[in-house]
Amino acid sequence: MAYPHSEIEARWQQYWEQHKTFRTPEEPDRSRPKCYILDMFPYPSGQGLHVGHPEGYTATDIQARYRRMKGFNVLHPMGWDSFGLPAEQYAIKTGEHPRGITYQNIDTFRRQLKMLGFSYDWDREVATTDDEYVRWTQWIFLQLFKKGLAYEGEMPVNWSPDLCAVLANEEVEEWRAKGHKVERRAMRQWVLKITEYAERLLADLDGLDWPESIKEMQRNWIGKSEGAEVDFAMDGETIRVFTTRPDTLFGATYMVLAPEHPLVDKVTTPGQREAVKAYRAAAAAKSDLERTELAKEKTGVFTGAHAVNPVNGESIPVWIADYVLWGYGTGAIMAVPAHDTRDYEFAQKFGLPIVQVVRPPEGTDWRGYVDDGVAVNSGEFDGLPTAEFKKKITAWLEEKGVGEGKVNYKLRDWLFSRQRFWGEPFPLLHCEKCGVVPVPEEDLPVRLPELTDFRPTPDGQPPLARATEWLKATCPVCGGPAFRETNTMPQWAGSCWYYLRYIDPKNDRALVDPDKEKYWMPVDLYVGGAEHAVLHLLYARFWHKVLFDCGAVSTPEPFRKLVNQGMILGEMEYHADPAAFAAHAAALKERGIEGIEERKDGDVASIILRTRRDGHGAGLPDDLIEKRQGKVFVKDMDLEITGRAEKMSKSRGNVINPDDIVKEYGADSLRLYEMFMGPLTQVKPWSMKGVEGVSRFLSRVYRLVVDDETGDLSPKLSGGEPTKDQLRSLHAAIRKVGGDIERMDYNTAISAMMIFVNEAQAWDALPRSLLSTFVLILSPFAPHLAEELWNRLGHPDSLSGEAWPEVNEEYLKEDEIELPVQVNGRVRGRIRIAPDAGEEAVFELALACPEVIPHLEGKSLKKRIYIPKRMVNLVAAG
RNA sequence: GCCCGGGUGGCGAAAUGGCAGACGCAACAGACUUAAAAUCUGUUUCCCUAAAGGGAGUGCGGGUUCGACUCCCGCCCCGGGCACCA
Repeated sequence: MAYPHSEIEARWQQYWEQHKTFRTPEEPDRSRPKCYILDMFPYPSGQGLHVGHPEGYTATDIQARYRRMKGFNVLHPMGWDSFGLPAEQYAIKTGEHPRGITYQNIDTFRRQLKMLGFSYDWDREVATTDDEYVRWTQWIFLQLFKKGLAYEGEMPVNWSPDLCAVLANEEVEEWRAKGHKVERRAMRQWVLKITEYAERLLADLDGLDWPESIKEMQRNWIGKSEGAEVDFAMDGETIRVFTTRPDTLFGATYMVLAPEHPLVDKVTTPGQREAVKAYRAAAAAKSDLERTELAKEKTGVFTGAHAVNPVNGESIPVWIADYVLWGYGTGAIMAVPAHDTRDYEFAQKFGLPIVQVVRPPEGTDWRGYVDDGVAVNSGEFDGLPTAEFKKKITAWLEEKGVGEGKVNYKLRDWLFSRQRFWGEPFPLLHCEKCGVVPVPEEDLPVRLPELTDFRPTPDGQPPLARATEWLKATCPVCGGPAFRETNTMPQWAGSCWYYLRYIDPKNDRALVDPDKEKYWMPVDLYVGGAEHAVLHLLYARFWHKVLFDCGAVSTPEPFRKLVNQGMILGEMEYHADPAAFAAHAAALKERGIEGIEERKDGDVASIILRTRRDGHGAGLPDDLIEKRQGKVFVKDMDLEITGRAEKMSKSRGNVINPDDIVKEYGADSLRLYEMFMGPLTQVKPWSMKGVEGVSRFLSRVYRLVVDDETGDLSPKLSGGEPTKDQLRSLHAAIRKVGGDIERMDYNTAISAMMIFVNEAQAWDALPRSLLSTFVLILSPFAPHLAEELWNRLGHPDSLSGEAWPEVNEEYLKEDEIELPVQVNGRVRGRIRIAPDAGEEAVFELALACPEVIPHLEGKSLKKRIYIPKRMVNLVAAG
């Protein structure tokens, strides 16, 4: 029978709240080591918590509770990334201020998180929408502004007419996928110069304990490439190009300008004017996405102009083509079709000459060869390997004054303004006389106005333009009339620095007290989804470095160790081939199995098999599945099926609600199940049966202490001393669980506890001290049950102040161990021996082993291997 | 196309180069029960065999090693990211 989890969990949650058990003192004992354990804070959506949230949050909670028991001062806070588009859309629809729904949603999230028993210090809770928080977000922006890292410009932006909002390049896909329209439009925008930090953002990745894949994604995003800029002369004009392969200059047979390149107008010859004009118009109409989507087929137009290759004086044609991007490098390239895939395709299509200048290794075609080799057809440079040639030619270019070495980054400046209401207002004023003037720091925060209509104005101005009174201000410089900035900041702003505010959330003189900052930073463990691999983590690192340069923080990087939890998928679904399904329709119906067609890319990919039990649809239960010859079939049928799990989604109907799980099995079961499913970082399917499994385990733990029938203490409990076997089991568990927590291998830690409980069930007498210690190692995982049992075992206070149990190696020593004996790598027999027995003694016993002897018969012993405490291998031949 | 992950029983998974499949789920059998649920005990990678026992086996093909899920080389498949960045 299940233990009374609801009652137990309510009791201890109330206890923790009343006693502020997990409060981190303002002035912690500085002689202890610190540990800052952080979750990526959630956007409090109206949907409430989903099962993905508790995964990461439980992982950090275990870590926080464990570190406290190990004597660390732990900072483990939670808050809300509460600006966001859904609340704004709700406001537009209802005319209500988004504040209301936002704080309502926060209350729901807070209630749900408290229900899961996380050991957050709730006194440090922050929300990015709080006025006091906005104040410091704006303050940081002012520092950026004063450092010249924020500038204003007419920028082509991604405008979504149905969202009435500007999206960052990175966000376009997400919203398109949700069915919104996105088009390009030029608008006045605020931009942050993240490019100025590109090199540091790249270099400092090396020292971080992050998943290699995430670091690699950031490196690719920053996209550093080293090469040279080269000037090509063209009667009166100069076209500058960027290339990473200056060693292929002799192979440049034409040039390409981006359609937007300003020189296009100047150089186009009258005969080509019409064609060029038409091509540019067509290119302008395409979005970035369309340009790349249609990338398979190269397009372009000859301008009629020619330029001179500086290395050999040859005259080469100048084309325009949209495969050259105006936003990268100089917006112009020299084309070396022999050694660049794109140029090669283009040259083939338009019949342009292809000249080899790199000799590839033997047996490789030089056409389209893009890797390093040896120079040919390159005049005096012939015979040079690529790397050396690059250095020489760069020096040559610099000497002649026609080029120079150059580093380029793919990273673009960060488009920082949105035409929305529900975001931080920019602390900026527009003064007719003085231009853009920052709001004085003592006047922060600039609060949002009260409106009832949150739509953009009919002439396309942001919603803040509707606040006619709010707009009016006085210029702090000249005292003349000024107008407030009507753009707001993107959602990223608040999440760029929240980890700093937790350290000192109530400070009204600084965003964080420098002394406290120095103590707690950097974040020791940061856990969240991989979807923030690039954007949030890059933006936060950028702001942190700016703050570091301002002297506001003491570390160059904010997050020392990063872990991404893997996504939790829906329950496993079984699929069958549609034709086979149809052929077995009758027999399936008999078994209560029905099929749902699944379409992928317009084709029928498969049929999902479902049963209809208890009135609602469910997956195929395991008792209807059977394996034959390594394949999976529906039981007693000739229908082959395959299992697959998919993302949880409303449309698929496979969403699991944490509230339901807590109600039925309890928070401890949910926590424990999510940690037991598999490695934290891995993608894994949900299984309701798995939840029941861990729930049964917790019930068994409960029954070790409490008699199920009476509710009294179990009669097996004793005040006596534990036996040797009991101590060995316990200490093996302590060692395994502690080590696994350090490595965040929670699934195997839980399995170690299960092994202990399986053994403990067989014991007739259970010393209280033994179970008390076990409860301590269980407590980071299932804190409510642990507190309850700790209390029932006779400890009046919460276990949260207890130390993590020490492993006593003495108890783990075995008198005798079993050793497998292999002959030629196959286990043939087993011997029992003292663990510290000498090699000779081991071999003697092994050779005498009755199961081993027949396998050695008639053979000569070539080699004997003994791996202490592991195994014996006897190598025989003949 | 490029860059990361990953591929082990019916399912989730475990294994410093040293007994592959711990632990859990499901399934099967048994105990308890009037019965069911719950609980407890046992079996459960596949193939051959009545059994004792034997053989095969960690996506595929090679290699290194006394010994490979683990290391090396070459492929295949799945998931994610990037994608005309010169």
